[in-house]
Amino acid sequence: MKKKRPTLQDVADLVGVTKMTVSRFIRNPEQVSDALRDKIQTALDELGYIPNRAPDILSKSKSHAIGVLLPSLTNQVFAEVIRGIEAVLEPEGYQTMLAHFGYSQELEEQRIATLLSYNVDALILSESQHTPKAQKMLENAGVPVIEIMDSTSKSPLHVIGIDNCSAAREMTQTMIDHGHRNIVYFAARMDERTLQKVEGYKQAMAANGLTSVVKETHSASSFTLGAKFLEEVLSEHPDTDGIFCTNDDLAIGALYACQKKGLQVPEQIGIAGFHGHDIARAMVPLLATVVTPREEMGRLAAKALLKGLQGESIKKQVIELPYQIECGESIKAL
Amino acid sequence: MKKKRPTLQDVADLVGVTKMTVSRFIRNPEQVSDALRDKIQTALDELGYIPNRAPDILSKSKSHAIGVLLPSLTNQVFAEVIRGIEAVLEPEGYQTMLAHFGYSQELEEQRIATLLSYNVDALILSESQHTPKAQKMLENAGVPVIEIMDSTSKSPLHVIGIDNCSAAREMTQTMIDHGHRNIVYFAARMDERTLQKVEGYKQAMAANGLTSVVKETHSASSFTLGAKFLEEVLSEHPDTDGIFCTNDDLAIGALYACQKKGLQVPEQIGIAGFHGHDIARAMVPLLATVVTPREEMGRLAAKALLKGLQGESIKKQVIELPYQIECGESIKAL
DNA sequence: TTTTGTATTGTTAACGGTAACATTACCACA
DNA sequence: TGTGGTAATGTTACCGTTAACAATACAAAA
Repeated sequence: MKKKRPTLQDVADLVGVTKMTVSRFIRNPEQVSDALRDKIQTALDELGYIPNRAPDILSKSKSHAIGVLLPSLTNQVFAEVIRGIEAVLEPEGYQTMLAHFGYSQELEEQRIATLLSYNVDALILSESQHTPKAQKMLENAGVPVIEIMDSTSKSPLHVIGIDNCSAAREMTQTMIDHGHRNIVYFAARMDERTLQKVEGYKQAMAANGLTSVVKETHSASSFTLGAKFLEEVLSEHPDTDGIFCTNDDLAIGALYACQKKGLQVPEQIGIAGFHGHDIARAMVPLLATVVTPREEMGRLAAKALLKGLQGESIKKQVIELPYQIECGESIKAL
Repeated sequence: MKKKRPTLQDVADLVGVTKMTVSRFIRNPEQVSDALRDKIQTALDELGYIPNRAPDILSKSKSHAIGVLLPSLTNQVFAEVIRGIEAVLEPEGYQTMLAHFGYSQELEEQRIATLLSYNVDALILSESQHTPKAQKMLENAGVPVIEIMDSTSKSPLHVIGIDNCSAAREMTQTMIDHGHRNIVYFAARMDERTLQKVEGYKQAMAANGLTSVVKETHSASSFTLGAKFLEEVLSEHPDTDGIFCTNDDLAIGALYACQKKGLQVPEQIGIAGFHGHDIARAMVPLLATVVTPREEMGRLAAKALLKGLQGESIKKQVIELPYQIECGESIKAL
């Protein structure tokens, strides 16, 4: 019953030629005589031939697939990065193979091995820290690799990202400029980029002689976590008049919690997020946020890889993309 | 310079055995003598050997990868489906290959061909309509295929989904029960499932002697589209006192637009969404919505495929999952 | 010592395309 | 009639791993 799928040989047998002729017809019909063309096409249709990349991958070690390794697939932040990557790769005929590692280095190592075992032609990573084994694999794989998200990464790879620390510092300073004083930072995941944002926040607070307070958890950020943090902060630090969140989800969750409690935003408490998702820029009040060029980041990374695939060797290079501080309505007016 | 990656042969040469011995060591170290084990491991580490699945895929036509075909990757709805699928497949050692086709049948055909050309072991689809060529490929591929999202699909495949029509009908009826009368439907994309929801909405309106009004577009839904639709509806149908949206994004966008205009929700206008995203269930006011079991759907689909992969033939079967009408605060209290 | 068994390693072939080279057929032209 | 050229098709080998089978070595049993 499990009729296995037809091969070129099956098609060739049906027509009465060798599979080489069928192969030629598929890739370049001109090379085949008029008499055969129709017959071969008919046979292909009749058998429902499906191309098979495995032999080509085996003999040329080229899969025409690009591996993309992200911490999380469900996080909106990365959705936009993916969109950017695909916008560039797809027209070039490359398939994107997505994998995620849930912010764990060990899982990342496994995922790198998996993607490479499928002979991806190139890799896009989103962390600078890898296990030694992962590093060795990346070196040995002989494929272009690029890292995204963090322009301050110490990675030896070609890097495209933003300066999270300075972005957080600027946003914090903006909140301070707007009159907020007791600003608390809401963190989650505690990955490298979050730590950098915390650092930027602390720098700005210290520079203004203010005291830093960081709420943190290793679990994922969510609307409900933002709400939970807000409740806690209000009882632990009743004089809090500002919240800066490591991403928009937390900020929006916190904002809703304020609305439920009848707290005025921004009058009583200012709230800012990070990344500038659609919703942040549509909601009422407009959320103050750091708009990051996520799609652009993906697009540039993909373009760089394409160059690498066309032979140009990818030189170690750091491209820092600009972010944008959006004041919104959720922090006080100047 | 482009040192290509080490093969089993390279490792074997280094140790002074045949690649077969190395292959055995990798898959089952017990089969190799004590004396060799260390040597082989050392050689593997030294060369940074990366397994290569291509030969295996070629000879066994098994890639240990599952293809998942979705209309859109960035849509939150599918993010949860993916999470469910991976939650089941990953522990079993299967890699998920995601592809999206932007709601186009032609693109879907291409994506099916691509995924099959990589020898995916099974496929999860999310549409019931395919091009004839795509259908033929699916038949010939000889891999388990399952369809998700729509339990009323006429597809000949094994189907796991919900009844969109009845869900929309129920939600509309709920809004009517709560006192809303001039309810307008906000649609987007106009794919099969949206059409079914529109149908359900119309049924409920008709059953109550009310007039249906549908705002529609072929473009993607978004917060801004919801806001735009609301503006238009208010001028075209000033007596509108209810909005039912094909998904939460539109609903939230419409709700924000109401807040901006100072319209009272739900007193002056009731708003309901579809799918029950996190944010809908955290926001103020709580959004009335149809909560759909998206993660569960993915999980069940993956489980069914696993069974199919373990030899049990997948019998054509329709599994209808329950949805849940959540009244929220964005429609009037009873 | 010879036989038998077992543990370990080696050898061969196969998977399905395609590059590279070989062959065939047919026509034009000398 | 034979020669050369070209268009069309055929043949062979290869990519890296592993299943299946073969061979070897060495220890235990006869």
